[in-house]
Amino acid sequence: MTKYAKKIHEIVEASRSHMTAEQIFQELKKVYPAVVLATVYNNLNKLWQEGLIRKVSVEGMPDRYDRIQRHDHLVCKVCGRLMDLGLADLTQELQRQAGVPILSYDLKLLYICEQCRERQTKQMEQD
Amino acid sequence: MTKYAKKIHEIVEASRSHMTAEQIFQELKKVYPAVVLATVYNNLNKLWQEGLIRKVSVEGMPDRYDRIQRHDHLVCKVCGRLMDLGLADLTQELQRQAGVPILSYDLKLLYICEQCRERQTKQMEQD
DNA sequence: ATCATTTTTGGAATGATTCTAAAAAGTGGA
DNA sequence: TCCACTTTTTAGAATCATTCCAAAAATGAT
Repeated sequence: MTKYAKKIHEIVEASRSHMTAEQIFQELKKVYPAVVLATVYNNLNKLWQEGLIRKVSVEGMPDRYDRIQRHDHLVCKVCGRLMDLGLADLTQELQRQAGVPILSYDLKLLYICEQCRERQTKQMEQD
Repeated sequence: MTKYAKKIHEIVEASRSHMTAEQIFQELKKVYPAVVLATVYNNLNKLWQEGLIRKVSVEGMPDRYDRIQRHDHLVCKVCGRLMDLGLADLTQELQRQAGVPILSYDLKLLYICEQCRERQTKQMEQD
């Protein structure tokens, strides 16, 4: 693994904030100021294909990268805010139901976060 | 609901193929040849916000739109192929575990489809 | 060292989606 | 029916994440 791949892997693995490629790039530049965004994309793709990191896509926002450890996500349908959620591991059960070998699964719960809920309430009062 | 919104809703609701905005646009043009792509995006977003259609994002491909009826997806990690999957409804259980009101959830099982599996096997034999 | 392979670089290109301002269509009274 | 107002559509430019490209640099094995 090259130094860039290694450091990028570390950054993603250590972060709990679902970083975008751009954010990872900013972080990487603190260690390797000369690095270029394309390198970040190259390595993120490589790491992802190798199964060393996860990619999380929420509609309308740039892809986010996440540590590999199994966990689920809570996504606000209004603002897109993303939170970790440690639900029970369903792999066995899903495997059984699906009937094909599952590599992993991706579970997103949609809700409306408090801020957005408040904002919506205010909105309605106004109308 | 405008005629465009109505027809777009119908197209998405009737299709089982997870259409992209572009594909929906092509389909809509058969009925309204003068319509424009921006209108499709406008209406898809509106329908989505109103909760009348689903949006499915698979990394690296344009967003796809789907009927609202609850079902899950099987996604090939290699080629991105998307299939419907009718697993048990987990809403109640997830709601309980998450502890916040859930609007819906989005479950994608990752696997490698037969074609890609074959191709990979061939690839390995070659090396 | 030398050749082959992989990675990085810089910058252009792509492609999905959004934005903008103007035109058109629809709506609900007076 | 006509007016004023709101919503939707249009055309095309703009944005922005991501990929592609070809050249340069780094790495690795012999």
